[in-house]
Amino acid sequence: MPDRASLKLNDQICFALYATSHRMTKLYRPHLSRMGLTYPQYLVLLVLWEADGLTLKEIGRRLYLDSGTLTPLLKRLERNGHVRRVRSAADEREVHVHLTDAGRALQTDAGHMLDELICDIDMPAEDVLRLRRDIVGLLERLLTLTDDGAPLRQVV
Amino acid sequence: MPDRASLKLNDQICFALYATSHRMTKLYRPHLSRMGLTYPQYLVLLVLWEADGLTLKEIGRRLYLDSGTLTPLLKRLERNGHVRRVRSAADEREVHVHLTDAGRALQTDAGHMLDELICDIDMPAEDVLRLRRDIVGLLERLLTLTDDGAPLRQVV
DNA sequence: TGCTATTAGATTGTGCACAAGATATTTGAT
DNA sequence: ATCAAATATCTTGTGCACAATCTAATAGCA
Repeated sequence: MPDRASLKLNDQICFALYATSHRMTKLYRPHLSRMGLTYPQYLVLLVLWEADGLTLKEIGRRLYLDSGTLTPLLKRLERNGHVRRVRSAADEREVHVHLTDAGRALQTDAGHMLDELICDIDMPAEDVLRLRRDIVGLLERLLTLTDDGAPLRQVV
Repeated sequence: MPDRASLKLNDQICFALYATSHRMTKLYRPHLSRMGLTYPQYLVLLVLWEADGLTLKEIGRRLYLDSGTLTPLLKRLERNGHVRRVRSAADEREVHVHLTDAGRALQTDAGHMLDELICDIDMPAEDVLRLRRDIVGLLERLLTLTDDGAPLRQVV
């Protein structure tokens, strides 16, 4: 017979994730703000820096975001000159997202930002790596529960 | 000379936190929805189940949320009959938030929900506890960086 | 060739987050 | 007692998240 689940706020791993995630983006915010980006916009650029020209669908698959979030976000990124949205000629349902020169140029600034943040956080690299690996382990477990039976994919 | 920070999406602990936190609330959502709650509303109730009658300010301190988030959220909780908002007689700037009978009654359902979720996630309890502890360690580090020099408090 | 199901995106509506600024109340120093 | 600073909350505006619904385009098949 397992113990009864605790209903104390501070026992909830879910709240720890929630609070830590928000605090982390708060740490990024002033840096990103100087680059004219929000945190989710920065995530999209991270994806495109690795593979330019992906469709909205594929960006969403990698970030776990749907079109209701991405459509307006990408329009803002386009309005701010970071990307171009291009309807596919082959399949007009698809929108491919391409970096502009300005969007590509931000990669360097982002590298400097990360160097600074890592310095600020000042935790041993191996601790951070282990923590990330453990969090991803939980994420993969969650994906098998919530992902509508989608096949397990290589993730994060 | 430390290594250069990686700009790959999947190396970012921040994204791991972000994605895992959202997936976790997605797991809660159908359960909470049956109780007529959202996840942040559930967090407020967790706080009040531990200490009824707190001020908006104190709830915000515990959840790391400001009045811009909590004021409308508490109004929705009140509209749905889960809490009452009462201006303090002693200090009319303060709003104390009290559970209604309905709000208190949800504690039992929440307990059952957690039992189910723990069962679904199906990870060894000690692994979950260790992970939570490590995440909180990072959170505490972040709080010293972003909390406007506020004194270190007992947290999560 | 038509018809149906599927797919990609866009739209709408609700509810967070949070910065910035406004308002009202209280405290504290004169 | 008076007024300036501090405090608690509210308001406004922007930008996510995400469910639900809609539209248009494609693919598959009878």
